[in-house]
Amino acid sequence: MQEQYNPAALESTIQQRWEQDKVFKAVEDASKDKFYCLAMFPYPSGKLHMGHVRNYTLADVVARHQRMQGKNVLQPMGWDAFGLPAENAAIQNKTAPASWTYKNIDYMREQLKSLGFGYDWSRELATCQPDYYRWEQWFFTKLYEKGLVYKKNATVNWDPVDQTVLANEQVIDGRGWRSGARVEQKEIPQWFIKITAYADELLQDLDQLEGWPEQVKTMQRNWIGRSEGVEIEYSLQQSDEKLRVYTTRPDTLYGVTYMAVAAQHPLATQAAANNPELAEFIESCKNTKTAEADLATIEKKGMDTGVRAIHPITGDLLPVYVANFVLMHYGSGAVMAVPGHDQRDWEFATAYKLPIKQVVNAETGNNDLSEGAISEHGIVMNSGDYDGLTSAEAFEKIANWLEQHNVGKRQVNYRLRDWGVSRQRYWGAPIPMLNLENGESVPVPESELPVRLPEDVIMDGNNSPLKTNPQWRKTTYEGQPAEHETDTFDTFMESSWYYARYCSANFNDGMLNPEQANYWLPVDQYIGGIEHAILHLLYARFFHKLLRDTGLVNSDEPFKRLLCQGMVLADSYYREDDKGGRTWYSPLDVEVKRNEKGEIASAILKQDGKPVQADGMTKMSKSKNNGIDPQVMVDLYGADTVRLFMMFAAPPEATLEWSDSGVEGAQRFLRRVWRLVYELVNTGDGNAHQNTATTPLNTDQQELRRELHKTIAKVSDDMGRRQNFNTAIAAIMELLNRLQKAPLDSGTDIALMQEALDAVVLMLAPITPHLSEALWQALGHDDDVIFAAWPEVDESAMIASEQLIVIQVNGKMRGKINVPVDATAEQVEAIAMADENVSKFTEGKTLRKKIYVPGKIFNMVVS
RNA sequence: GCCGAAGUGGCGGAAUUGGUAGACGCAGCGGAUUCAAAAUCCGCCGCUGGUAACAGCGUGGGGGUUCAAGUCCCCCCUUCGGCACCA
Repeated sequence: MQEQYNPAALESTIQQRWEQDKVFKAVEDASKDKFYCLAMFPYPSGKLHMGHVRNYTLADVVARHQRMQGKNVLQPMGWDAFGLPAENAAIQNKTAPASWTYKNIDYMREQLKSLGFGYDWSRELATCQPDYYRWEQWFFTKLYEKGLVYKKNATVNWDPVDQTVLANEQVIDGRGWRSGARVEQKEIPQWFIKITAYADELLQDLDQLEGWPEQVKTMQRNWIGRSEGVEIEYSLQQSDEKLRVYTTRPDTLYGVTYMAVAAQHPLATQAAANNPELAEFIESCKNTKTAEADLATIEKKGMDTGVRAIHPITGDLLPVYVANFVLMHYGSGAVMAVPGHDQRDWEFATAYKLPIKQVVNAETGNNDLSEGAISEHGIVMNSGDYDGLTSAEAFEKIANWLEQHNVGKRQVNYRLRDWGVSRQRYWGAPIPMLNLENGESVPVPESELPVRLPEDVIMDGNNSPLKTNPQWRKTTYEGQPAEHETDTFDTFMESSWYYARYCSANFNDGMLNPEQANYWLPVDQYIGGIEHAILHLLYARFFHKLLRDTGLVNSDEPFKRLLCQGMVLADSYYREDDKGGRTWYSPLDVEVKRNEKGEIASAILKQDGKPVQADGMTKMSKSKNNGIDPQVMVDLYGADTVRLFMMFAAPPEATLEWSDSGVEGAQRFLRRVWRLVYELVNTGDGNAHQNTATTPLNTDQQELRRELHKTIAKVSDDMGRRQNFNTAIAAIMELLNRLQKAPLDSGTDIALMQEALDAVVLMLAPITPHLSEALWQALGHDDDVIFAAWPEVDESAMIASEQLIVIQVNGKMRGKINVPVDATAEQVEAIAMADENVSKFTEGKTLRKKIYVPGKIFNMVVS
């Protein structure tokens, strides 16, 4: 073996061999346990960023670790290839999104290979290929036949100058990002999939997902937002129409003092017909973004419609307001307002001087309505016959009364809304629907699928090339003229089933080959960013149930175990110009000066030696110019070092702070491993493979072997159950520090070192596969480290004769003692009392209590 | 605004079930090696006091439970993720 660790040459040689031998090709094998390991596929934006590297390193480590456990591992890779950035790039470069996308894919594929990720490339897919999206189109028409698809009006952000629909991120401060025009809300017809039909199952099945982080399940539960309440029908004065509202608090029905409807509510439209002031107000409500975050934070505004609703029990007349914060597409677009017991209603009532009435007395907390609403449950008051009941009792009785009088109905409601899948964009999968001349819509017949997206287009920045291409639109349906739907699918559609397609990626006779799909599915380990905790993961779960109900898969859930990794941050530095504008500098170009304590004193730009301002650790982004190019790092240090640093610097779920010196530290460690193996190999004299478990060892050797097997146990647990790779690496580093000090004097010393370094190389193999491969050969093994068995713990090596007990007096640590492992509490106490430092604190005091936790602490309470 | 997280030395982090706070790494300081430097090796390294032994303090802030709290409970502050058309 070479004396120097040279990652560049090593890694490319080994990667070539992996590729030639197709070592990562996955084949179904019923005789083996399968393990399907999946990282969220990337959007091909140009080149990999550190977030990708982190995601894919985590997945690769899990996959390689499982393979060493003897599992039949599938780890595929592909491309989430449709999306907005391709259109933007195409507009900028006056090219087609397709060619830009394919070029990016080719570059990024090479990057993934240079990082040594073990993918089965024969299953690669790109969602923009007709081979892929044709099955999505097929599936959509199946859903249509099942009645799970419908069309209705929905609100979009409309740029009146560019005459185009904008994504939420394209609306900045209420204005279109290109035109700068005030964005308006506009209603257009769109296709929806009935995810609400599966709301209950999506909620219930969260309980099955034991391998999911609790926080993700909680977020999904809250997102689905199941509630039990009553739908109440209010009659209107001077009208036969009814106003339907849903409430979870029928116990506060006597506290209703007004009603609020959305600006688009038919009642508001009618009332505005001969009320110009109201019409103007309704018009002004359109001037907000459609995002819920914006609606929730805007100033609450409203106006009386003049319409009066009749309280179902008291017969009181209640003013009906139009309010800018009521959502038309959530529930019935109308709410009953109980300002005494709902904070938002309270704020609105206070602003518009509407009456506030207390009808519940909170048993705990304050009952002061001057500061805010009382939202807790309590005892009902000011509510006629219902006074004195608890909120829960009043809920039941009032709901019964409403049902008996036919003005209300108990109802389970969900916050979850149906999934709008229409996008008014070009670069997506065409929605396979035809619009007939009579206004009807029908699905494209199966024989005519896929509806291909023309790839040879020029983007003008305004309209979708589909909408401006009459030839593409025109077709026939059963002999009559018809037009293709020009909207495309939400890209969440593609990412909702790609994990299943990988199982039979090249299958041409159907969406999935159920035999292959059922062998691999569900995904055993799914890894991706926490930002996908709700939408992507909910849609994918929904799709899996749809696939199941179409007979394509037989499991209920797609992802058994889920790991959500944190973001990657880097230092950011800037200089401010006279006008307050900031120029951002790459952290690679900045030199940091430190004082004697190691605190950062100042930072200067390497190019001119003048100071720059530090803005701290922020998410790697273009806008702050603090992205670190993974390729530069791989070229500089090698893939293994980058992978090791990524796994060591933080636990997977936490944010990871990029640090140049940290990367150097990672490399330093690998060089030390290399050198130690080199020293052993050059000392070896044929005794190396003697069995250390049966050879008599001296005390030091026994202790070293105990440390070795304790480390194997810890690393196994950290990598498997805990998925805390940072502490696994720390444990290996600790072991290496000991090994560096161990002697190589006798044959037994050498054999022990061989056993330890074999284990170190194997434990590092999932993280630093190239280095481990080379060192595994150097240590005299002729098998592939990829398929080598994970090291086993020798329990007998871990038995110790003594253990450390911490002595506390009144809960404070006052001493440490070594006692035989079988020492009784009395013996421990005797040894503790004899300790000089301990007796300083117990002398002259009365012993009140003794707590002995075997193997851990002995605490004496004295006074 | 709503939902979900996080906050521990100069820095990244560790402490897995309530039981030694600071493992491991980075930075820094001292030393060895070297003509010198890099690399490497050895040692020190929470704060305050003390030559030291050791003591006091210390896990965002405030309160509480407990023999014992970074860990559990209540209130508050700050930062981050999501909010349905970014992916």
